[in-house]
Amino acid sequence: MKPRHVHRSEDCRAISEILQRVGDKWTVLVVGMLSNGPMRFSELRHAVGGISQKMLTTTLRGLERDGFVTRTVFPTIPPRVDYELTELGHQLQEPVNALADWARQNTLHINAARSRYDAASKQEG
Amino acid sequence: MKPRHVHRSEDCRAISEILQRVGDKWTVLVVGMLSNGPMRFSELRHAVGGISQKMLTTTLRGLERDGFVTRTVFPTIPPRVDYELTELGHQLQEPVNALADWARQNTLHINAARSRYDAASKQEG
DNA sequence: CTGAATCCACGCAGATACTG
DNA sequence: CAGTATCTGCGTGGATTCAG
Repeated sequence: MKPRHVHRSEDCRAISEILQRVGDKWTVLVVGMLSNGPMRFSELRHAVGGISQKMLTTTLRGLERDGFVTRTVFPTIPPRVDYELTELGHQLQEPVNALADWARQNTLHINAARSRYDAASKQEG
Repeated sequence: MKPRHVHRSEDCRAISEILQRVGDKWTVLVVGMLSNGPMRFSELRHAVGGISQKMLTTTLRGLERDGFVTRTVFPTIPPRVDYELTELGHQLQEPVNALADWARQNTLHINAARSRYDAASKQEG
């Protein structure tokens, strides 16, 4: 088995950084929802499901700060705010989807490995 | 701009799960180091750099549990333990590297967006 | 409707000391 | 050398309340 890649320390740090960025609890879910087009706050909240208003706000602010989404305020009463993926946000989805495909294909393997490990641990423990 | 993908809720949950799995502080760094071949504990600790012995142990246990690495104990004195990526562990690197490439190519964009956002925020107060 | 502000529980992660 | 055990600080995320 030959190595697929050469890895340098700095590169791995960069990987770790971006993975931690998108690896929080809600980011990819929100981005996934927005990938089909702009949505307003409450609509997004309902679509994601299970997310608190605070975390949705926090997540959206972070995405906006990094240039992944745009925030558009309509000064009506009641107020309305639309969120939309930027081009950068859309591009992010490509590698994320690759990881998603891999995850789907290997969920069974991983779960099996976990069961084996846990069973072995219990036996020893 | 047409949608690149169709996203369903269940899929996004799976993505979120795997991203959180590899999105912790040390996992990708350890996996990156191991991608060039098996390494022993202390060697790995030094190669990663900055990781505590506790976190390295924890990270390796998690990777072993999920079937990404194997742990081999040599009952010598002093003891020696080798860690090696499994085939599953190697396969994981492919989509992770895709994300890494994307990260490298877009770090400047992201940092620029952040600077803009922070400057605008400060201005508003 | 879309937030901001506050309080709080929990788990991650580091530091330190000890063991086989 | 390769861990385990314990204590502790801190960030994340949830619930609740208040505001424009």
